[in-house]
Amino acid sequence: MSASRDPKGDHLRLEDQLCFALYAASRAMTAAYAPLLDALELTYPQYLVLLVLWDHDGERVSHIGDRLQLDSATLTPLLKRLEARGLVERRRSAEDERVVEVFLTAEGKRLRRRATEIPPCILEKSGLTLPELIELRSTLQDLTRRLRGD
Amino acid sequence: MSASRDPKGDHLRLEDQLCFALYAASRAMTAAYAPLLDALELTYPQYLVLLVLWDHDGERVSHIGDRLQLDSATLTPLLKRLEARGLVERRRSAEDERVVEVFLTAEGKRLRRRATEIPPCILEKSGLTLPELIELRSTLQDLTRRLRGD
DNA sequence: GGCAATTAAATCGTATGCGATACAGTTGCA
DNA sequence: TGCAACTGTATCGCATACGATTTAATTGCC
Repeated sequence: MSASRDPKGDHLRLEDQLCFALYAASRAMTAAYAPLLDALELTYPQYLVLLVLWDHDGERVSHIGDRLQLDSATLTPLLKRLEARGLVERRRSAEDERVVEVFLTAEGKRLRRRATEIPPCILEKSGLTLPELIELRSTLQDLTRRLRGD
Repeated sequence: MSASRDPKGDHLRLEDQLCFALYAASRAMTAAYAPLLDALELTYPQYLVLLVLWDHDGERVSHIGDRLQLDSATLTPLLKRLEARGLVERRRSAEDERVVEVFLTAEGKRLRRRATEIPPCILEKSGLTLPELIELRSTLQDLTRRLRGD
């Protein structure tokens, strides 16, 4: 933020922006996952949905949306693609016909084992130590909470 | 990363993922910018392109792409929208007909003044002190470099 | 000089994101 | 009990992202 590199002093330099650092890091991270996820024929958001379901199967669309902060406009087509791939099944709830519950198929469950290779690969690519990763993650989680308005 | 919350010990919990913390923070940041950028009728990537041009006018498409790490498939339509809005002008270079140089219009230049309101607003929304912001930004820039392969 | 290799944008296809709206199903309350 | 308000998904429209291909222009090298 030195004035020498920000002559107008109004902080509009690209390199000064936290937003851009975040945006660039997020896309670089997605790019780092790409070759690993290609092997599983998954996109990055599809992998996130599977992380939710591997943690607890049979969640409703709205719950997946709460976890990932994505709404149905994004999730419905994504889930349909996962269903077309035979990894999940979408079923209308019997108690409440408005609700769609998402279940892993046998193949969706099997995929979890292959995914366990991914986190160590990424840790290595990131060049972070585990404590550094944990601190950065925590800082980002705090920031996210505050940006959303506590 | 406590084992008690990761029973299988394979680090596939959503909350453990640095990637998700980054992805969520990046989207929360974009959402925080949205109301400010709406007033300027800009999208977030359009704003990033203008940051590049406000820093140095008349850059070629490939140079904007280097700065933002975006390729022509993303930039060409985005720049055409900015041109349709009357904020930039795209001109084929005289020396090299393959090159397209992007220039701010008078209105594109004028918009800069209104944009100076944005960084302080975001700093406040983020709840970070300036030193905290600088450190986080630096950590993210390092991470991005390493993920891209040094 | 002439052509193969390279380069810069543009284009195409697919997959997100997200605001706005639609719509079926459920609930709460007069 | 009837229906207005609310909920949970789905749909639509628009703007990114990005891998792959195309096209036009330039360069390097025999």
